[in-house]
Amino acid sequence: MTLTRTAARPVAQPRPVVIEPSRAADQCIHCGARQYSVCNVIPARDLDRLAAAAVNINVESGRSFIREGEPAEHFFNVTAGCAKLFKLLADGRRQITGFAGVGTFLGLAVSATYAFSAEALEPMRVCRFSRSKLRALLDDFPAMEQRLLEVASNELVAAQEQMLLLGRKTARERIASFLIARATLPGNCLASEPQFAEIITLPMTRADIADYLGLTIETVSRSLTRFKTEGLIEIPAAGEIRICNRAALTQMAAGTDAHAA
Amino acid sequence: MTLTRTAARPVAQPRPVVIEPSRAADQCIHCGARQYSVCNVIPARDLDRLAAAAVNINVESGRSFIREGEPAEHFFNVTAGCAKLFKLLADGRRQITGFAGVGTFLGLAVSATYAFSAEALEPMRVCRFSRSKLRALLDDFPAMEQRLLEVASNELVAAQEQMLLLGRKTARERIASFLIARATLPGNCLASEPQFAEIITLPMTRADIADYLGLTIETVSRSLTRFKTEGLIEIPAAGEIRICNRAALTQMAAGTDAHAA
DNA sequence: CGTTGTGTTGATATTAATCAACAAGTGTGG
DNA sequence: CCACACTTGTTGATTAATATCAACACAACG
Repeated sequence: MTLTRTAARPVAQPRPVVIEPSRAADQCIHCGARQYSVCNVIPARDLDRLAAAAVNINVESGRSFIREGEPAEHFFNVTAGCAKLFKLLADGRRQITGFAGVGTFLGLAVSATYAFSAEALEPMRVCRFSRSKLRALLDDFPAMEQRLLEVASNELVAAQEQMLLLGRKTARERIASFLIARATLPGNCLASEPQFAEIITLPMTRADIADYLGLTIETVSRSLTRFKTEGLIEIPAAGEIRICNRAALTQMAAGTDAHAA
Repeated sequence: MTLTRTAARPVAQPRPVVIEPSRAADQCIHCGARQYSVCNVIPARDLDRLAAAAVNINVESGRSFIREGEPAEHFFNVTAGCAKLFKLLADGRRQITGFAGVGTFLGLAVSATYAFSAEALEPMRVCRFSRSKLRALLDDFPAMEQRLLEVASNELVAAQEQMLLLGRKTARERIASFLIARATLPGNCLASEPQFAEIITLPMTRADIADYLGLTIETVSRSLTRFKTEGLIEIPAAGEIRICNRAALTQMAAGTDAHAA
C-alpha cells in the first residue's frame, strides 16, 4: 500500500501514569499556575475546596495521560510542562490539534470518551479532577463554569484559525503562523532580556510541528532553512528560534505575502 | 502573482439584514427549533423571559449576518434554514469552518470581535440576543450556561475532527467524511421513507464544499464523479446525493481504505 | 435569447510528499 | 573510552496528488 499522505510513524507506547497524591490542603495556595488557569476564579478562602477536589500528578516526558476513545472520567489542569494533543487515523497518520502549556484546562473537547490523546513533551505536573468532583465544584462556583465557557470560546476561535491554516495556507505560511503564534504566547519569549526578546523555545520535535501543521518533517525543515537563508530567523540552538524579522513573518502568516509559496 | 492555493473568488457583498421584530410573547412556545437548541433548558413557564430577550429576524439567502472582525454585539440561534461560517485570508482564500443548521447557537467562538463570518445558504430565521440580555438570561438560568458549555465542548470535538481531516486526509477521504457526516446529521435523511433512506440534501454549492474541505471545486467534482462510477453514490438531482455503499464510504472516511488515494 | 452561475471534464503545472542518504547528538554496554 | 545503535534533523532527487488553466454543458433568469 502506497500512502500518499504522511506515512505512519511509530507512536510512543502508552505507559501507566505515575500518581503522587500530594493533596496537601494548601497546595492550591502556592500553585504557580493558578494565575494562568481557570482556578483563579475561586476565591483564596475557598482554595481548600479546590485542593480537596484535585489530585496532583507527575507525568514523565513521553507518557500519555489521556487516550482518544477511552471513557472520559477525568479532567486535567496543567500546572507545569507541556503536552501535545492529537488524534490518529487507523493507519497511524497523526494530527496534533494543539499543545497544552501551563494553565491549560484539558477535557473540554469531551463527550463520553476523550476525543484526543495527550502526551507529555517534557516532565509535567497536572491536577486531575474526577468528573463528579468537577461537577460539584462547578455547582458551588458558577463563576468557574462561566470561566470554562470563556476558555472553550477561546479554544474554538483558535480551532477555527487552525482550520484556516490547514485548509488554505501554504507550507511557508503555516510555518510563519506557527512561529508568530509561539512568539506571541505569553511567557515564551524572555522579553525581559532585550537580547533574547525574540527568541522562542520549542519543546516539540520537527515531527510534532509537522503533525500540527499538516506537513511532513522534511517540508518543515526545508521551510525553516529557507527562512534562515532569507534572514527571517536564526536557530541559535536546538529547540530555540530567534525571530529576526517579525513583521515579514506576520505578513506571511496572514497570507498577505506574494512570495508566500 | 501566481497563487498556488485556491484562487480568490468573489465574495457576496454584505448587505443589511432585514429585521422583523416579531416579539410576540408566545413566540418561543411554538418555536419548532426549541427542541434542537439550547433554549430547551428553559422551563416552559419561563419562555416569556426568553422571548423578551430574543429578536426574531429573517435573513435572505446570500446575506451575511455575522462579519469577521466586527464587534461581537450579538449572539444568534438558528430557527430555520442553514448558514455557512467562514474565515478569509487577505487575498480572498476562504475556509468554511462549519455549517449552522436549525438549533445551532452562533457566537461561541467570539472574543470582543467575531472570529468568523456567517452567510445564509437559504432563507433563514434566527433569534438574536444582545450580549447583555444573554448575560442576564444566563445569570437567571444557570442550566443554560451549563448547556452552552456542553455545546461548546461538542463543537470543539467537531473542530478537532475537522483539523484531522484538513491536515491528514486525502481528497477522497475528505469527501467521504463529508458525505457520511451529512448522512449522520439528524433530520437530513428522509429516513421514514425507505427509498429515500440514504438520500442526503446538500444546501451548499461545490465551491462551499471545497472551501469546507480545503480542496478546489474541480477536485470535489472529480471525486464525486469517481464515487458515482464506483457505485458508492448516485446523484438523483442537484443538491441531492444517494449513499449507495455507506460501509465503504465510512471506511474510507476513517482512513482505513487502501485505495483511498 | 443572451447572460450568469454552477458543475463537469480534460490538459498541464506545481507544491509538497516520498524515497534516500547522511550528519550530529545521545545513550548503552563492553 | 569507544563501538554501536538509535533518534533527530538536514539536504537532494524524484514522484504524485491536487491545483491551475481552459473549455464546455446546462439551468435559471431577466
